[in-house]
Amino acid sequence: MSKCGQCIIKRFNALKSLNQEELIKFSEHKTSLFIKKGENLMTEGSSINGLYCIRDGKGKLTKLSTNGKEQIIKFVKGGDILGQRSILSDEPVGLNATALEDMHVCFIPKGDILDTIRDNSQFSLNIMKVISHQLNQANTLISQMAQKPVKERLAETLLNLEDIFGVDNEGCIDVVLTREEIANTIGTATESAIRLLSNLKKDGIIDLINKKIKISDKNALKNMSEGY
Amino acid sequence: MSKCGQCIIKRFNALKSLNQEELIKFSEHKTSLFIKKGENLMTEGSSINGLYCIRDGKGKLTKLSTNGKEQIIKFVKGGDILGQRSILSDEPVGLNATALEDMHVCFIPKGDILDTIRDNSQFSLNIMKVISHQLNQANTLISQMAQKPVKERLAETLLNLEDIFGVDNEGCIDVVLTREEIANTIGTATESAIRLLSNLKKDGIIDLINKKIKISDKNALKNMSEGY
DNA sequence: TCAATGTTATGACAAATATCATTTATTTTT
DNA sequence: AAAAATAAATGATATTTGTCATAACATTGA
Repeated sequence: MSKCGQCIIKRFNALKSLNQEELIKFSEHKTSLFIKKGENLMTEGSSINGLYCIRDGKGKLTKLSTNGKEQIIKFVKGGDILGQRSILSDEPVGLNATALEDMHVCFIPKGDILDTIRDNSQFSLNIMKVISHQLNQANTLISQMAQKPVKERLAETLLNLEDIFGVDNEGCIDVVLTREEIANTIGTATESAIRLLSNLKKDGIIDLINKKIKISDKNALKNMSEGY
Repeated sequence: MSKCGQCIIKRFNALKSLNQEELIKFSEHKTSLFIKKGENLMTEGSSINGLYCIRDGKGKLTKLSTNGKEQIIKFVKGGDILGQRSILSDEPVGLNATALEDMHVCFIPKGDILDTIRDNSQFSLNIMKVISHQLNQANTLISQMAQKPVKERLAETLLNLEDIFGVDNEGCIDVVLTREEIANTIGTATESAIRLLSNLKKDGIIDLINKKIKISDKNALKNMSEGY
């Protein structure tokens, strides 16, 4: 099994402040997981006894609302860590994490994480930074969901997706989502999402290539996301 | 000026893990503020160099959306702390904090907070717990805003308000909000909020006494908030 | 006390969005 | 390759929600 000390991923997230000794401990205790597309890494309401660190692959974090609809709260990819919120607040997991494509993930036991938080204040601060940033993003999203009409939320979401996943060599947003998943991200009916995407294509603002979306007029989308 | 060591508030929030020495340091460096109803304690986009601890009074945390509408993200009251997210992530303040009634607030400089996070791992964990819990709440709110119709969000909000602020001796939710503020909480037009409240009153589910709201049929509201 | 201002309320209508039905396209399985 | 299953697209229509106009009521301050 590979060593955490050599893992490229650890340079990009909260784990970057770990010292040699801590990395060795993590390496020895960690387990590697392979999650197939569509499978769940975490399940809402369950408890978790460690931290997941995504090596590669893409995923969605969702919540089931009381009316049975899935809401996508956040997208994740290589370098992201999962489970820290639940570990720290000692609450059950709040979100489902589902693979959008095959994923490689490492699992580090809770004990090691909590020990390190106690001993390494820089690591502790980095974890806080991650959560604080996520809280800020979440607050922004609340406001957008509550105040913006569906069209603006779609525009916003497309821009977000390009930011998060980048583009492939054809210039398409590098993630494959169903229309239903897009609808569940912006909080609307699948048919509405389909219609709005069709309109965007008709207006030459986006292009639909295979199962992917290419943003051809980013400015127009930006304006649209702000209601102009 | 009063001492942090004697402050009743500190027993109820993350500050409870402070030791004697830390409390004295906080006491010596803290300043006390009086915020009049309607005034701002923090402003979105500004930077902040300390932590606010609410001694008493009630407030709202809001965000201005790009279309110029105010979204209420969260309500706060005595015992709550403000500013930790911004301090920790080193990002500007994300929300406006406005007094709903006169408030007494203490301000503790950032340096003291960061020192204590470094030295007192229990304090550090408590702060993380607070933020983690808030993140979980925020995620829930995203899902509700995106998936639930206005009527359900109103029901949910009324129940929340009673949870947060309790009831006065007449059984009314112990906070005074304008219809506009209620609308800005659930993300709808003021007129819509007014209409829905009128309907709830007509159906005997709530009572409107002076400027306050009394929940007379909590079960009906619970069902309504879940779409039944 | 009475303007002046702001808040709450209500109706009429318009716009946004959801739902249902159906068709077409795409993917998966046999 | 055909059949079956799933996903995407589109039209028709119902429902929800927002907007605008106006009125009633309440609060504030001169």
